[in-house]
Amino acid sequence: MKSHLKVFKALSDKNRLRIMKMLEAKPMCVCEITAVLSLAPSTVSKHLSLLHEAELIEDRKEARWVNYSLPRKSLFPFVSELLQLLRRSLIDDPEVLADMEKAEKVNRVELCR
Amino acid sequence: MKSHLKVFKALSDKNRLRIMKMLEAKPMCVCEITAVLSLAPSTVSKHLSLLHEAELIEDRKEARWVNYSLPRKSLFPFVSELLQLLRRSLIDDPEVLADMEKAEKVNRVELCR
DNA sequence: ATAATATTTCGTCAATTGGCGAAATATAAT
DNA sequence: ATTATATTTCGCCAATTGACGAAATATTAT
Repeated sequence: MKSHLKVFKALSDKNRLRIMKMLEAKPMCVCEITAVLSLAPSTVSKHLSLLHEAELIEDRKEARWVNYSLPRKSLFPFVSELLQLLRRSLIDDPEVLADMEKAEKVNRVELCR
Repeated sequence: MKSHLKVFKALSDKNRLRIMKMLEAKPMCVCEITAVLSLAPSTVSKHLSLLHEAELIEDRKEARWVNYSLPRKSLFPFVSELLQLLRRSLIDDPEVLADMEKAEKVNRVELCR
């Protein structure tokens, strides 16, 4: 029950939902997500940690960045099925589409200069 | 996006999640749900209206009660798939099981005396 | 018609949440 | 080693949320 609630709570914020859809385009670091959402890095970091606690995303330290991504295979069937449903959802949402385009264009190396 | 958020928000509260699982046992009126959750009627009513706005439950006025129930067929695929997933979830959760037992025993006519 | 009862609405309050910036931490580049 | 950069943690504030009781509403029973 507690873990299910964590998942629903994690998904019940607009910016976190946007992050989830964005990560379908590609794995992203905090600064890239920050650029797309126009939020403070600390805010984005907090959102990511909430999603991570809910097992909805994975993090992987690479070079000087932390790459966040959708988990390849979730341990919990509930999460994994929800992720599948999410992937099939919001595919025509204009805001989500815009985010995904931005996500594809955004480049961490250019961002940090 | 907005409607998806409504759904996740609706499901991200413990008592509302308990209500959703409870309604799998049978359609219930406000006073029955109130009895199971031990909350004020006004609180339960508000929870139900949130779930209803998210299209997660239906209401049907019958005699002097309002019966709340899971929708037989949801209009929105997203909601309907989420309902299916929810039905398959939490089937071993002790709190949910206890609620469902209470739900089956509770009787609106006995409650109001 | 009147009284009883089921539910909803409203106002209030405490707790939680989402946002930020500043400071701390960790890692990579020079 | 020192500097630069990416991320996290912390403390703060405003907005939202979940709870309640009182009052309003609607319906049924007498």
